[in-house]
Amino acid sequence: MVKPVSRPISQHSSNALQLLGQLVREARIKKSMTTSDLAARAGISRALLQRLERGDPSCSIGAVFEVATICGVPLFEQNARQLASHLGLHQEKMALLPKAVRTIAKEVKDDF
Amino acid sequence: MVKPVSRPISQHSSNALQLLGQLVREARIKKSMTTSDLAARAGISRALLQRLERGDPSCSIGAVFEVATICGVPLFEQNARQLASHLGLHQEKMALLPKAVRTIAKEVKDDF
DNA sequence: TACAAATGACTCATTAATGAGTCATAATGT
DNA sequence: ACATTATGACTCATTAATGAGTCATTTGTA
Repeated sequence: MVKPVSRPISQHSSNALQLLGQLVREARIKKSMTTSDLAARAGISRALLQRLERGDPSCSIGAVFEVATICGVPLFEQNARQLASHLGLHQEKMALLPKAVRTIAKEVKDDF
Repeated sequence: MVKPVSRPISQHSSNALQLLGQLVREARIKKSMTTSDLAARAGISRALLQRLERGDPSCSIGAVFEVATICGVPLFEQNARQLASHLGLHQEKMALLPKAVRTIAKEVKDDF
């Protein structure tokens, strides 16, 4: 019965996770929504919302982004139209990038 | 044998997810890293990285943020110090907010 | 102060995500 | 053009996340 080691995570990622969780919490409170309210609207359990607000790295990003969207925490762009536009432009940009990355086949000579 | 219905997600959330995935992909290519390279560095499987770059909502947010951090996609703030500072300030701000949200007990009179 | 409601923090069964592997195809550098 | 490597898209077993529920505690308001 070993307690599974959680996936290691950098301090920077952890901070970003916590900040996002707190932004959600702040937005929820400002809208006078209870945890149950928001969870229901997002289609998730209250337990998950709580982990989410705490910055739990194991939450699905879909749940986090959906909750953020519902309570108005901006994701890249403030509004949906801007974001959609940005996404479209970026997709065109992506088309110009190389499709595969070629690593130089290193000549390893360890037989000397 | 029913194919499980995936969790419904708003268009806005979906767009944000896709954009983040593409930003990761772009950054990875610019750094000349293969999917295997980046996955290994992030401690995840190549399969997960692929879903992640596609904007799959079911990926854990920890994995996504860690990958973003590794290949330099900014999360809120460009650098770690700024983010840590922002987090600290926000925590103080949170302390001033109400701890619980009170919903007005509506007098529902549906018996008329 | 007292009361009702919200929150936090657990457990556990169920469900879904993840890793490992494989294969076909596409892309790159020589 | 060719050889080589990267990528995309699957399957399936294993592992971890999620939902439901409970209980103690804290909080806001009458």
